[in-house]
Amino acid sequence: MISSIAELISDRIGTMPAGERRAAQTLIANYPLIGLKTVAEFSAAAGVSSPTILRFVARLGLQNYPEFQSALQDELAAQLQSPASRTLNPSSPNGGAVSPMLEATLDNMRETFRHLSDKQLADIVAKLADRRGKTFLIGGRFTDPLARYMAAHLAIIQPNVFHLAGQESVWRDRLIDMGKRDVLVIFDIRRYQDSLVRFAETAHQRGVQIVLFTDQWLSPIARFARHVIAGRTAVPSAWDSSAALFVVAETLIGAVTRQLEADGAKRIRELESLR
Amino acid sequence: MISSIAELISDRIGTMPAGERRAAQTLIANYPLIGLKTVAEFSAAAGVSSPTILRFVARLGLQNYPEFQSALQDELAAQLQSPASRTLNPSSPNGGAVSPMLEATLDNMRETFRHLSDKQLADIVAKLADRRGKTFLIGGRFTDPLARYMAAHLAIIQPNVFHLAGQESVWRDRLIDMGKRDVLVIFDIRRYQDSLVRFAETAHQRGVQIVLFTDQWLSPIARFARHVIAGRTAVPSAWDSSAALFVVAETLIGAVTRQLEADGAKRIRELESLR
DNA sequence: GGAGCGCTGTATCGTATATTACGTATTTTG
DNA sequence: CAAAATACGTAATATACGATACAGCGCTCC
Repeated sequence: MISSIAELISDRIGTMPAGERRAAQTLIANYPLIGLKTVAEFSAAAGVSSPTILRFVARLGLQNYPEFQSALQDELAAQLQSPASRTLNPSSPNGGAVSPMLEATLDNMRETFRHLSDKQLADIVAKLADRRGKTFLIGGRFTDPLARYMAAHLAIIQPNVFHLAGQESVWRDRLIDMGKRDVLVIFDIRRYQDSLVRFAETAHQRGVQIVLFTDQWLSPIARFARHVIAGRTAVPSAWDSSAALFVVAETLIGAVTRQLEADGAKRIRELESLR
Repeated sequence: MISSIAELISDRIGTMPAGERRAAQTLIANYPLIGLKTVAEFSAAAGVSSPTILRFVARLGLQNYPEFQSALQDELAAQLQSPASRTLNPSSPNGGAVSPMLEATLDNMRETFRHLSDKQLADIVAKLADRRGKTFLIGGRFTDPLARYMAAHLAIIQPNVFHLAGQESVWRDRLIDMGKRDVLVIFDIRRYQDSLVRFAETAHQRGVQIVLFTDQWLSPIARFARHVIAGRTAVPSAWDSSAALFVVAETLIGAVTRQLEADGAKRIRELESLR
C-alpha cells in the first residue's frame, strides 16, 4: 500500500532525531508547499542544514529529493482534481449508487468552468458569431451527438452552419469548402480518433480556425487548435462523462445567440416573427 | 495590482503565437501543477521546446522560470489555506454571463435528481438491461442528439439497440418490429413534436414500454409512458437546457453497464478482451 | 571521568536544469 | 511574388541544485 507523505511522517516522526523532526514539523505546518521548494529553502525554513533535509527524505523511504517532490505533487494533483474528496463534507445524505455519479458530475462542471476564463469564452463566442465565415461541427464516436446538438441550435440563428456526418471520406471532401475565415468545432475525448486528428490537421493547414472540445488530457488536436476547452470527464462509471462539455456547449450556444441579438441580426428578428 | 497567473494567461493568450498558446493551454488544463515541474517536463507535456516555455513565461511578465514557479506556489498556498476561496472563476467575479448559466444548470440537476427516486431509476435500469427485448431510441429536434448519445453507449454493451433517425416515414415503418418485450426511449421537450406524440401512441398500442425523457411540464407522451423522467430545463438563455436530462442519461448508461456486468453477461467479458 | 557512538553542519563535487545564441522555417507585408 | 519579420527548435553554456564525504560536537554508557 502506498501511503501519503503526511501519513508516513506521522508514522515515523517518533523515531527521528531532533533535526529531522524539525524538518518534519515544518513540512506538516506548511504542507505540502514547503516540500516543493528547493532543499536550501526547506532547510532554511526548518532551521537545519541541507543534508538533514535529505536524510529526512531518505528516512521516509524516498530514494532522492526529486522523488519526494514528485510524490507531493501527485498528492496535490489528486486533491485538486477531485474537490469531492475535500474533508469538509464526506457525508452524503442518500447513499444510492446514483448520488456519487451526480456529485462527480457536478464537481466536474465546477472544475471545468473554473479553468475556463470569460475572456476565452468571449473569444470563441465572437468567432462563432462572426457571420463572415462558415461553421463546421464534428465529433468522435461518443461525442458526435454533442456536435449535432450544437449544430442544431447554431444552424437556426445563423446561416452556413454544417454538421459533418457519415463516413470519413464524405467529410474529408468538405475540406474543399473550408478556408481562413471558417471555424471548425471538434469534439474529441479519449480514446482520441486518428481520423479526427488527420482531419483537424488538414483543416488547420488550410487556415481553418479550430475550436476543440476535449478532456483534461487534451486530444492531440490541441496542437492545431486555436481554442481548447478541456472538460473534466471522470465519473464513477465504466464510461467517461461528456456532461461538462455538454454544459459548456450550451453556454456557448446561449452566448452566441445573445451576441447575435446584440448585433441586431435581421435573422433573429425574422425568427421571432416566425414563432 | 498583482494578477494571478491564470488571469494573466487568459488576458494575453490572444496575443500569443501558436507555440506559446499551446503552452498556455496545457498549463490551464493541468493548472497549476505542470508549471511546478521542470521546464523540460512542461515542454514535453505541451509538445513544444524548452525555449518556447521560457518565452511563454517571459511574455507573462515574469523574469525567469523560478520566479514563475514561485508565483504559482504562492497562489497554491493561498488557495490551500482558505478552501472557502475555491470560488467558481477568479476572473469572473460577477456577471460575466457564464456564472448564472452554470449555477442554473447545477440547480436544475439537483432538482431533477431530487424528484427522481432510486426505485424509479432501478426499474428503468432493469428494463433497459433486460436482454430479452429490443431497445429503440428517438428524440425531437434538439433532443435527438441525446438519443444518439445514449444509443451509442447502449449499443456497445448489448445487442438489439437501435437509434431511429431520419424521416418520420422511416421510423414509422420500424414500428412493425416492435412488440411487448421492447422498450422505446423517447426524448421530447418543448415545443413538443406532434410526430413524436403520434409515434409514441402507436408504439404504446402495440404494447411497447415507453421511457420518456421530458421537461417539467411533461410532454403529452407522458400519457403513454411507463416511466417518465422530468428534467428541469430553465436557464437564463434563449434556449431550454437539456443538460439535466443528459446527466440522467449518463447515469442510466452507467447503471445499465454495471447491471450487465453483475449479470455476468458474456458480451461484457468479450468486450473487455477486445479492448 | 573517559571512550565510543550517533547526530549534525561545512565544504566540495557532479549533475541536472535553466538559459542563451544562432540558424532555419514559416508567416506576414509591401 | 519577393523580402522582411517573426517564431521556433537545436545545441552549447552557465548556473544552481542535490548529493556526498568528512570533521566536530554532544550524548550516553561503561
